[in-house]
Amino acid sequence: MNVQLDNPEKKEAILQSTLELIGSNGFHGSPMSLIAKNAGVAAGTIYHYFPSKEVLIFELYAHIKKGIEQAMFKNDDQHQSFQHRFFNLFINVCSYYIRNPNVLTFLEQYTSSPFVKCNPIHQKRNFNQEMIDFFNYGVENGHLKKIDDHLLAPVFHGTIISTAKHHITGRYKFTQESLLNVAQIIWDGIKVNKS
Amino acid sequence: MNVQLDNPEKKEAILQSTLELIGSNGFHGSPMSLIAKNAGVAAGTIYHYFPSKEVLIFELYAHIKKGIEQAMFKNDDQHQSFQHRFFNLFINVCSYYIRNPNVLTFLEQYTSSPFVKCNPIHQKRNFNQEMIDFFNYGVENGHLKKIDDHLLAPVFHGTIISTAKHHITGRYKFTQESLLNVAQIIWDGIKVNKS
DNA sequence: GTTATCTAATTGAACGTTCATTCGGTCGGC
DNA sequence: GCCGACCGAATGAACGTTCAATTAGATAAC
Repeated sequence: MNVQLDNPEKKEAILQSTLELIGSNGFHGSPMSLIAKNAGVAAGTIYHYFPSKEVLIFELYAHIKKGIEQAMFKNDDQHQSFQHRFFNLFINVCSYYIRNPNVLTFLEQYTSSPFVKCNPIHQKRNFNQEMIDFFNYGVENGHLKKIDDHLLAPVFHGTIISTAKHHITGRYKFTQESLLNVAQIIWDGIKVNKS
Repeated sequence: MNVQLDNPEKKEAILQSTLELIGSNGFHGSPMSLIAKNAGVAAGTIYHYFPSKEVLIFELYAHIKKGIEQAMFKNDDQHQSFQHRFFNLFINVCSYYIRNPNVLTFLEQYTSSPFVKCNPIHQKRNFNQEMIDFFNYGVENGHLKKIDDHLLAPVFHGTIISTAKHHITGRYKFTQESLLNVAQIIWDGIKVNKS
């Protein structure tokens, strides 16, 4: 019968509240009582949607992962030049982090916490893997230097994260143009030099 | 008369214990009681050396910062080519993180936590600034493309962190040679192409 | 050389607080 | 009047911190 149980909006509100609080206050500084208040529900209600805080955070991670994966290949068009697709990917991910600073902060906290070690989701493909596939395609089709795709992904994702962090912390205000300049640095480093 | 107060070794042991625990268990999962036990002292003793857990973590950050700064410019020789110095810097920092995974994990947790916001040390120059100076020198002396040094630092440091993390998590085992390959990508992206 | 005295380092049980989680009860739709 | 979503005070475990008591070591007195 697939009855409409619970309230999906409330579940979403709890996830959003958790992201906001962890994003700005860290894991500590985000007690369930605050998450509840911030979401506009009672403390006990959270346990109606999530069995524990741990699972709540697992689900939040999965939720965020989905969001990034959607943003990542937005406007990607296999008919366009690989260089064009590369720049598009870079801008997509970087501006997603800049628009959602809480996501970046949460991910940083999450991935270097012991949560990762016990969450089965991490056995599966993560969005890093999607990038590796993309670079692999570039190498095999002669767009990129013959570098192991496991080397390319760290350069790419590390740069994006670090750039977005610089922007968010206000150390440097990136414009669309300066973001492209950063992407250009990497592109110049990995592209095949056609002589 | 400069009497020898306290026990510097004990203070060091407490800092080291804190780094180990936060590195492998995160901030949560590192209660003072465990830090004490791991350091081989009683809980109360920590408060003889540090007024609070917060200050303990501040001092640990300063301690780590000093270690990185020392490693960073090891064997740096201004008489060698800029390219040589660049590769040296890259390898120094990257292998430091690989040799001290707890440092990397701690820094990730620390820099994306609210600690940063209230620690006055962050008003001062950090090791990122040292990198910016280095790149600035490279640009002004015609070794590097005319790119804002604030753009270069994120590419550089972000790549290093991401590379070290890939190595530590075991996703990819970098050799000295493959580390040099990664450095080469960036170098190719930022060097001046002498025609 | 021995004993007494003082000081500072160290201990760990105890305290008060905060937190995740529980549960008896309320409310609204059907 | 039944059911399930929802509430929020209550619970107990865990935590950071305190402090009275103990120890270690140095100095002084004899």
